[in-house]
Amino acid sequence: MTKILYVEDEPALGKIVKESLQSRNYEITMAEDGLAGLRAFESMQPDICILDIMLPKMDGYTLAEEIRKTQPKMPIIFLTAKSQLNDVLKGFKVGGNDYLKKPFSLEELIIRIENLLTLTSGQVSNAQEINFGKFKFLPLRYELKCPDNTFKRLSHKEAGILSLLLKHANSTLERKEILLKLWDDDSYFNSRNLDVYITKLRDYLKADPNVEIITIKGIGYYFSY
Amino acid sequence: MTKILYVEDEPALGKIVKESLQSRNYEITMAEDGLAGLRAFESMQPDICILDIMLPKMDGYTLAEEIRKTQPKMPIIFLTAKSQLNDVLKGFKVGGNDYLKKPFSLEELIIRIENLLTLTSGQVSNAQEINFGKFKFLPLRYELKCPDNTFKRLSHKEAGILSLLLKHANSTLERKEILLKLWDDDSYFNSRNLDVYITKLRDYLKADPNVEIITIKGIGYYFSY
DNA sequence: TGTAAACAAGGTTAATTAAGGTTAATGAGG
DNA sequence: CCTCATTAACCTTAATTAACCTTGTTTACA
Repeated sequence: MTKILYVEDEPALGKIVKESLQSRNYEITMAEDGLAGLRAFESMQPDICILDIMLPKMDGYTLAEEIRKTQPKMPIIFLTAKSQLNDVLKGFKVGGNDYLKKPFSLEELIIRIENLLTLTSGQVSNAQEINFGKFKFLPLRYELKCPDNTFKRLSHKEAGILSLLLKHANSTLERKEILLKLWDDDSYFNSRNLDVYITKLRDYLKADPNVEIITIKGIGYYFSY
Repeated sequence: MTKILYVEDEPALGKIVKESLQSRNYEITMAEDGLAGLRAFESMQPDICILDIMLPKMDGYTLAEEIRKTQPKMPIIFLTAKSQLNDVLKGFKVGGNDYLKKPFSLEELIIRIENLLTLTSGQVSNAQEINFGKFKFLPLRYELKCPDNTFKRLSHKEAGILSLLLKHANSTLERKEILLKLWDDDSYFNSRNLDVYITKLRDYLKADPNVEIITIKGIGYYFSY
């Protein structure tokens, strides 16, 4: 899924835009000032940034410069209420790829996001059922069909983690990605939780020894079957 | 098509909300101050009004009174900043109203629009009959036809919840949405009620084991058949 | 350079907290 | 007094936190 960092200090507008983008299957993280934006950028690794120009603590241009220090090719869309030519020019000088005047149209914003993204990211699996090893997983029903043909009902979190593992089957899935996707937060305060769920899933999956959740210490998990 | 009058003086927010509502097939007319809002109301005959409280020339409160002089039952949703909410509630408790704090969620707004419209038209659902599993639901008659061909008369709330579940069949229905639609309020004080109705519905529906209301803790329900 | 503390990351199990389920009692309105 | 909506009391289960254990990785020093 495409990850978007959106830095906006107007809560009313921000909430609506965030939600509209989410409903189009973007994964969106918000920050309300420049410094928070920079911190969010460092922890989330977005695919694209949408930055308001006038922001508390650090303006959008400066934020863009900071971002470009570590990710020189990061696509950035600037939003501004000021529609003066100077601002536009300054925005492109920093290397911003696009520029949108407020009030802007949501369709315009989405078109610009799509245009800027060179990544053709993988589709979200809305599959009815997924077979793996001797198991079958029904994501919409939160059910796991075991080798002995019994059904195990998974909780919301269990199903979410299993879905992620399956999406990244036979490749590595970062711990951080799971935490961000299921808890919106990858801080350690929030995190032993995940280990508990991994233990549970390993327990559910032990009926087929070829299905394994392999720990890659410091990185995440490798799901193999 | 449902006609909405939306009076909002914040252009950035206004444009986004207008567009989002249009994309959901509402016909929407905007005005940027109270007087323009009143003129628009007189010429367009909307089905519902969404009014910001703080408006130039005439505030939303006064505008609502003017509107009610000619259309006493016109459904009105007020948008207010949090700080003003108490004052507004104090003097104005006429039926057919709703309040939304800024920043608000677009989903919440849409739920409230639909809620107010169905309240004024008194309908649970406009379909004649809905088949699911071994059951048939007659929303207009509040009747459930069971696998054994007996009829069970449902109460208003029971029928409302079943309608919602059916509308979201085989996908998740948020608890919050049910509470907002049927109780106008998603606070916990108001809520064990819903659990009681879910228990009742599960009891009515137990005759077909393929029909299931699956709990997704912290989120809502998944209605599967 | 080998080995052992020290540390960091994760595993496991159990306890706690919070969300929801169930059943019965109460209340409000015809 | 009916019926439906709401509240209350108590029970069950999911999510989280805590405590303690295991294993891999550094680092320090002989």
